[in-house]
Amino acid sequence: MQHLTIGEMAESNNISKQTLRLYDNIGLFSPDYRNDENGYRYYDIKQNARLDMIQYLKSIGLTLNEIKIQLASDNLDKITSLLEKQRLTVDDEIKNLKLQRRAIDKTIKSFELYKDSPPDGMIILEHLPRRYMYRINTSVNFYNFGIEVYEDMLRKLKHSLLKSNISPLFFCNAGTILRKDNFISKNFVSTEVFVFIDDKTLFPKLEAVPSGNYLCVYCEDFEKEKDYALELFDHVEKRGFKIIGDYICEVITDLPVVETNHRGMLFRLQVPISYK
Amino acid sequence: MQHLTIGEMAESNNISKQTLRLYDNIGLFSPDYRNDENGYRYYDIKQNARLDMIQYLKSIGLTLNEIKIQLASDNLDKITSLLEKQRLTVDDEIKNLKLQRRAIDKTIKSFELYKDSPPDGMIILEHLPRRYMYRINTSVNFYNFGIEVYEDMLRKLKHSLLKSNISPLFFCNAGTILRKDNFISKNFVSTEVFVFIDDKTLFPKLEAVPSGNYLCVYCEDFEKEKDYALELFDHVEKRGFKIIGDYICEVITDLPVVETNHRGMLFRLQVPISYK
DNA sequence: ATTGACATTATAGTAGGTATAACCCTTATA
DNA sequence: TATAAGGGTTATACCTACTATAATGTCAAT
Repeated sequence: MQHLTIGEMAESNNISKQTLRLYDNIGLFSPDYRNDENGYRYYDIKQNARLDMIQYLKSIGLTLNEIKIQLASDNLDKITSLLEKQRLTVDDEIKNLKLQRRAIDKTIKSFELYKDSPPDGMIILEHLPRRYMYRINTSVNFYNFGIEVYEDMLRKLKHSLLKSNISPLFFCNAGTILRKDNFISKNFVSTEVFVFIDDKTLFPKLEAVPSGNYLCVYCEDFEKEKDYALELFDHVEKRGFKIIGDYICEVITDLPVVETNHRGMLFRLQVPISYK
Repeated sequence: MQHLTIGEMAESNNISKQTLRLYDNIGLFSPDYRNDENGYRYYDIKQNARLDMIQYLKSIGLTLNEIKIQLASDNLDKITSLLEKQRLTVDDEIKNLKLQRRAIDKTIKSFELYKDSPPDGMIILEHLPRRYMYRINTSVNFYNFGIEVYEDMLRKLKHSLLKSNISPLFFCNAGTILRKDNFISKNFVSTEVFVFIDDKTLFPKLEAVPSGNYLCVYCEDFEKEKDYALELFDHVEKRGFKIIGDYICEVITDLPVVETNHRGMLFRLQVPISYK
């Protein structure tokens, strides 16, 4: 019966000696034989079977403790139900990582847009794709207040996302709505905040925002929003366009600068139009 | 200017007070103002912007340290390249989780097969799907040796998988090949071990094992493999079948039992046949 | 004055290791 | 014979991102 030292065992299983000692200490995987004089660990080559199993269960995502318990019980049904639980966990993680992936893409695009965005205040026409929004009503008209109230509304939105089990990742693409009628009558009353969610299938009960031509103006200052919105309105009038939907103030990027702790924002103010 | 206590700040951002204190201690996010007498932290509502950003970058997968560095530099290009790096990381993680998911399924199925497998030694005909294998040649004929040499071959296979950058998850479905000619002449010489990989697209250079009818026998004892293989051969002769490919000894499950540290295996011995 | 809800600090625990120091043992080489 | 290399041992600290606990201080209202 040939015995392996800890170094040999480690080498042949692609594991570190420290890790093998750790496994020994926590009672997960102990050497077959231990020399009483020098305390050396000696492993039996047949122990590889168990170590393989440990490494396998570990790479499947089980914790060392779970593995220890399972291997101690040696009950196939228990292991199976644990694996089934783990399958759900893994599915969840995959779903979450896909959202992460999506959010990263979106952020990179936002930064590009930030760098290349038209000059602050320039009115342009853009064709925007169909989007979906998750919206809440705060029953406070933020146009009557300053940024504090706006922040407060965002906190409420954040809470609401959490409660609706929507990933906070979407919080990076928020905004406010001024309903069409109010916009047309220059009645700045808006109590609604939202986040854009790019895939309807992710969550039910999302509202669609139609694709189409939007008259847009980019704005870097929270305080200037109302003025720019009015300019947007004037432009619509001058060109003889027709407003066919709600006015939206969308947050494109939101880079907080270190020293001042304020939002370093880029908004895209937008209103859908037709050529009459 | 209204100030928020740590409790209010925590509550409105869905974060614990301890975490906010931690962020303060590591210099990631400190309160706007601190009362000198009682040491209370007071946050400005505008600081939400930075906290949002921190939470966002965190949920995108960045570490607190990375976030701290990025927010301190406030350089858009740096953040972008970090995000691009993170995107690759996330893609990797997704890929890995999908493999995990697959392996879990496979293991659950193996356990089912283990419970429902035909009695040890019974010869049956199965139609097996096309499979792919990653194979190495060890230049040792394991039929001449015992389980120690077999274990050693498996270690080599494990190393090889690692070197070829193939997930060790596949290690759970390993086996040995006895080439057709050797099997037919009852010449038990096999130096090859392999793992089955169920998707060819995952790795290039995989060999296909054709689908078809396989004469199979399940076996729970490593020592009995050769005898069962001979029985398989006799059966082929008796029925007048024709052997049309290599004989494979596939490991279905490999449950190491606690006390004895040996492999508790289920093999499926299989040889592809035609009805002449 | 006391109560209850706040706040503070320091310390330790979590998982799954890695890294380090200080030490022992054996063998080969100068 | 000294010593260096290469194994082995232990204990401890470090890592991340928190959470939990204890011991203590503060605030507002009854």
